[in-house]
Amino acid sequence: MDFAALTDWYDHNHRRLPWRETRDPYRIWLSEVILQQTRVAQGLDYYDRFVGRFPSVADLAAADEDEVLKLWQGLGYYSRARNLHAAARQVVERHGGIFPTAYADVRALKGIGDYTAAAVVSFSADAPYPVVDGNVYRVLSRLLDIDTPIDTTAGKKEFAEAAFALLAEYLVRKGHRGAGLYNQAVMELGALVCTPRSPQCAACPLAGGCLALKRGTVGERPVKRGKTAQTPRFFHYLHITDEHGRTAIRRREGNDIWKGLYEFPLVETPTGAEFGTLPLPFADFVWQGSVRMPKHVLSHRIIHAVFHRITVTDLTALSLPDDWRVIPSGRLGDYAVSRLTELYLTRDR
DNA sequence: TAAGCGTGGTG
DNA sequence: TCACCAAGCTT
Repeated sequence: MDFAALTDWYDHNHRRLPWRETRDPYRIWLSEVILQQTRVAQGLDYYDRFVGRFPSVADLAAADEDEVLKLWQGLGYYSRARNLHAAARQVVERHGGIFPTAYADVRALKGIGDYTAAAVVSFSADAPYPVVDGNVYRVLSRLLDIDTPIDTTAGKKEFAEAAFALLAEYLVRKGHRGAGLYNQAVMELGALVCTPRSPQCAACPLAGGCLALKRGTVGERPVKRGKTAQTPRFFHYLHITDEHGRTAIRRREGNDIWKGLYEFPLVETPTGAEFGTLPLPFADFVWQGSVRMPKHVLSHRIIHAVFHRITVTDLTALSLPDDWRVIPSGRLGDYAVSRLTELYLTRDR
């Protein structure tokens, strides 16, 4: 690999992003978690809000999980927010509130895998660990023309070894400094030049040594095995209100989508169903109508959701399931909700 | 270990 | 419209 061309390209072309203006491992970690499976443009505002609300890892650890989820609302993959909060508490307990920069310590924190650990320690402390993310898979699969599927155990091993070998070679030539810069450069090249579609090979500093470009296989790299099908789910939400301006919500628990978020009481059916067939925990109510939402598409699910509007006299007088919370309707905005529920609450009427 | 986990952008 | 994707991790 032409390392000099790569780092020279990076110096002149990289984006100035807020998490690149610091070597604070806490902020770098925060940005890396936000950016997992997420575009920079989508994560930027969230990063600013998190840094503003939680200037230090101790501030984050001291917060309630619900507040962290509320700040994360709309970003998706909510386990990231729960793990972020849990990891902050681990940092306080294990490291006295000082975010670690030793790879093993970082890797041991909740929600941090091989990629994020390498990113944090190399960007913050220039530690010699190669990052292997989607960008790197793409760059290396083309540079070395590797056709092993990246979403297999064998593929992950092969790419990790290739990444390690390249970083080692770079470090030997550079006097064992600059791992962070090298990692940033490879990733940025993947993000701006070696893109999934229409890669800009003419502008690529590594084009001269790119095996896939020479062989004409750029469009076939990287190889991925397969995608899992999107299966449908049918959600019936009970939007219950009473004469005192109250409504009922509950927190999603268990290993399912939107864990930790709040929503109206839900009845899930195996297929589509009519309101009259749904079981309700009380009998004295008036059905005001139903709102069918557009198909809500997740990565592995398509949710068919209907919000049923129901009125009762006094929610607090009813015998309701233990996990229901009766709250003033005006306080709904205090709770983290899915985009689906947010869309319902903010829809045009 | 393959499947599950969100949302929004793009060609 | 639709497939594919965007700085992955957990179980």
